[in-house]
Amino acid sequence: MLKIASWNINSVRLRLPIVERFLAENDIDILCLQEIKCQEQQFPARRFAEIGYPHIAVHGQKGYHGVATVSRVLINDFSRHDWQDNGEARHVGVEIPGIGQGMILENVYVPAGGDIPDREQNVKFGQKLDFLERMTRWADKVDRPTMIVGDFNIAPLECDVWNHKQLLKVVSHTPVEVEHLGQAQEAGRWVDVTRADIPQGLLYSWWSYRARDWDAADKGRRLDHIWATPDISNAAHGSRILRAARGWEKPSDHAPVFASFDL
DNA sequence: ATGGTAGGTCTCCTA
Repeated sequence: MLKIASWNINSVRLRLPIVERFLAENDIDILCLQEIKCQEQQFPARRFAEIGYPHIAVHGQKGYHGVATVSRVLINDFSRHDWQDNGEARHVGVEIPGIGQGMILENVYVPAGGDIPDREQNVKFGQKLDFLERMTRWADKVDRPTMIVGDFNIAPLECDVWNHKQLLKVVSHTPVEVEHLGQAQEAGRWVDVTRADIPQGLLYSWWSYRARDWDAADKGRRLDHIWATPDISNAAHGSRILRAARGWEKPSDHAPVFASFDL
């Protein structure tokens, strides 16, 4: 069995204590982190090795963004795509050679896209859509067993947001973004593993820091996802979002999402 | 309608 997790950590160096807590309490084999906010040489690789995660692939940059995959089982650095074509570190792919006939695990941090959902008025929104279009063209050629996880910065379903109608013009839930993400999903033939497990009911992975009381207000969105090609998703079970981690000391604004695979 | 918080960095950008 393989237990995979994804977590937008909002500075891995600041939040090492809660990362260690999450790994220790949840028996995670591979953790995909987004928003590590450091360069590769600043990544706390020694500490991860000490706690049993010696296999690491980092795509970092100074100050912003950045992704890393840390693992108990052997992984091979496989790819780094720049689907925004602007040098930002938002993807790292690894091969898991021993499992699932050489499965690929893609760790993706889709751009947030700014505040105005219009590419004429907001360059960042256009870059977000461009990122998804390039990802779709790449996905169309994927011909291996693949898992793709990360902070996709889009809540695709009505039950992935606290108020569907109120968020239709809010970046992360606009129809054009949902459509773009759906095309990428279709091109890669990926199954939403979390929603396959939990098809009904409101489900969130992110709550803004700006809310006075995130837990009571509960104005969340499901921005973090675990998808897999059918050959792998058939072996998935127990996908959950660890809401409690949003309430830990010095939390990230995202909660981790995970799933188990009998591979 | 508005502003609210957080992190990294070097003065404000990104989320």
